[in-house]
Amino acid sequence: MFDPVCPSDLSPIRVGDKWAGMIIRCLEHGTRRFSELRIPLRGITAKALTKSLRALERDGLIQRITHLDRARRVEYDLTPLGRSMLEPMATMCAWAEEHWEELLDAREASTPLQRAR
Amino acid sequence: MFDPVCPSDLSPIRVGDKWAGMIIRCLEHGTRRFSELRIPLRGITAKALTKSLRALERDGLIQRITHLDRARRVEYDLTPLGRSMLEPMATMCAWAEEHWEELLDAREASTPLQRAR
DNA sequence: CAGTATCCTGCTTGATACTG
DNA sequence: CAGTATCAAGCAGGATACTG
Repeated sequence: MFDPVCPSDLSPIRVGDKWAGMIIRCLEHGTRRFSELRIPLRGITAKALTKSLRALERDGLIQRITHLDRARRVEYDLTPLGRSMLEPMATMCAWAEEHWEELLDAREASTPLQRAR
Repeated sequence: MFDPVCPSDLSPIRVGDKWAGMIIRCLEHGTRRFSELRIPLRGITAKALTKSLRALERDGLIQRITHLDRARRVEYDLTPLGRSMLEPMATMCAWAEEHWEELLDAREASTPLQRAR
């Protein structure tokens, strides 16, 4: 999941910051713990994950649930609002998949002038 | 258009960089010249506009057309690929409009902890 | 007109170490 | 386990001045 080889950041469409879109997808099928999220988001630092989660929480897209076990446990879940984003996100993903080749071709054909933003 | 009072950047969904989404919308109804684009995108510097346009061009979303008149003239237009983005973009905008209030409420209700990312 | 060039500030991201 | 603290590097964006 989210392999660095797969350049999904080629898509010009973004949700929130660098990680937000991926986090939402990770929560699609149920709550996940902080450390569980770090696995699919390979290489994310605790700091970056915390920051992204806080922003999503602030925007009402995810919910933070603290369990008061002896071993500390914190879970994250999509709110109804966050869940409502899945549909538009799917639309965007469908577009990206459909035009994947064209995007790649455009990059390859681009001149150094364009590449050197 | 794109009044700073209207906080459209509240939406967590982004297309490209800060200006890309707005540029695409500006080209929705036909080609525009460099200086024409600067008007609705109030306050954008030439540098920022150039950078964003180059990136969009590199991704095959817009096309740059140079006219060799005596007065220099450059026009920008959406490519078919760029035009194909209008539909998913409309989907996203619809979502943002629909959940506008919820997003605002979430921000208001957010704790300082979340706000201080 | 349609950009470049230069300088500058601040945000984002990462690496690393530490903590209740 | 779920973070926080600190440092450092890089990039984005703006202000301003200049150019073919």
